[in-house]
Amino acid sequence: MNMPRKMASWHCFQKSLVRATNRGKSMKFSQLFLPVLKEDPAEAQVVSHKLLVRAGMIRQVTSGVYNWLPFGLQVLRKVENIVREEMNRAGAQEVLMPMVQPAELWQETGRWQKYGAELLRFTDRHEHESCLGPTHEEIVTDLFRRNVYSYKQLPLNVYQIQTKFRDEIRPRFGLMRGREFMMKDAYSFDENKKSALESYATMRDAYHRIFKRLELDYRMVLADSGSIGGDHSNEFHVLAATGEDDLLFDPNGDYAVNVEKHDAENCPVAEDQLEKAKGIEVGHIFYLGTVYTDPMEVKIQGQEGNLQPVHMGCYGIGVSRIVAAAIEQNHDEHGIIWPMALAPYHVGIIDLRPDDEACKQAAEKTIAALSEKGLTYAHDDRAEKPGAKFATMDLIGLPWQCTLGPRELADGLVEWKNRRTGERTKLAVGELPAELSNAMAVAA
RNA sequence: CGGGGCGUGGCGCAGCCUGGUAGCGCGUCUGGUUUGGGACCAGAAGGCCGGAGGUUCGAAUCCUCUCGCCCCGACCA
Repeated sequence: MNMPRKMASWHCFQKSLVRATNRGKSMKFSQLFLPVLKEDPAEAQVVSHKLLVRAGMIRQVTSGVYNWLPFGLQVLRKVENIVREEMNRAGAQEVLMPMVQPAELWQETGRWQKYGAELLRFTDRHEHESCLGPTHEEIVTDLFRRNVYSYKQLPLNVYQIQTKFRDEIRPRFGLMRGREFMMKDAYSFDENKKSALESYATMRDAYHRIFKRLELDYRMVLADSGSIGGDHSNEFHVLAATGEDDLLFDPNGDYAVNVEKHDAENCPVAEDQLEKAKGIEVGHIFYLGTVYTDPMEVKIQGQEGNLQPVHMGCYGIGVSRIVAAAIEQNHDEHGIIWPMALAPYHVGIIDLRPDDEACKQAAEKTIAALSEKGLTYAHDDRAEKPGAKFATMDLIGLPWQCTLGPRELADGLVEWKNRRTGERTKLAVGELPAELSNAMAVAA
């Protein structure tokens, strides 16, 4: 190499920078911790649980508690990022609150008594009682009252994406009802009800954007407020046969309701016009009013210098549950079919003969073409039989597959397959299907 | 918590009724032959049968207790 020394090291630095940037975005199967299973795990009942385990995304540690493996974590992060972007766009600010919470705050609201056995309590070495956070109204309200004093600082909306723990009576269905799970929880603070309902509407709109971006078939329904309290709430459900909730909705209008909340007497739509569907609850938003701020004696100063109550709203999204719900809604007999927005990688490169020179070159060209478009890929470079590679790629559900093999490469062609439609096309090496080429532009 | 089921190499299972010292398929490792929809041959590794106690000459198998997991019900993102 006749490059000046400085140049050479700069060149190397750039290369390593690129490698570092791409780390986690693209991967070789031969190096990936992706333990796939041919058979369904005995303990799994629902399809999302079976496929999450078979596709090497999660492994159970104990009842309702899971390890996230690299492939699964990629998807979880995709969901998180979409949620995060839309929360930020809606003006909410990200914080991170603790999992361990002192009993005193829960005693202030009376929930230390009311919450029941689902609240996992424990005592530390100082005989001090604590719990693992199943939700954060107490913590966030305490944070607020210690730091916000004036109407001028409102409205305020903070959120976090964090691990929650609820000691469920019966965890089940894998990620659907775990004890430990990932949740996005947001909390809004306003100086009056009118403003609080505007904050509520802002969050509601953000939720619609989130579920659209996640490419999921969902419904927003009227809901019961449950134990959280408050008098106004909507749930967001992903439609799926395995859903635990029954929904009623007007296919020609906006009206939709959880049957728990349904009241035939006051329903604005004729009973026979309503359609039924099963839903998986993945989001729930509440107007809380002052149910937490009153007992915790939260007051702010208004324009006249008077002390006035604070109106809250809280807004949850079951981030890890969305991963399961997405699979319930997007799979076939061969495995998962990821929407582009959630796919751990956009393209799976099925390299039938990684030892073959033509395949090597084709893989390089394909990778270059994908990188140029900002698409990520997983490269199956294992020395497996073709059938095993096809089956694995179908199972893990990357939206596009590109098969490189000596047969087609003799004519300079590779085969592209759309995982969802099964449609196959033969294209020149390095050429991408138009649909895929456009995908990134559409997403952006 | 009430009702039901199940714990046997990494995964899926058989063996248990009728005690005699653990087997099958997949996966893994070595070598070779293969290579377009889960290959073949030849070798090999890997299990105190969830745990404790008991019965017995002898327990995966019978008895008691215990722990864990799954399913059905009341609760929830």
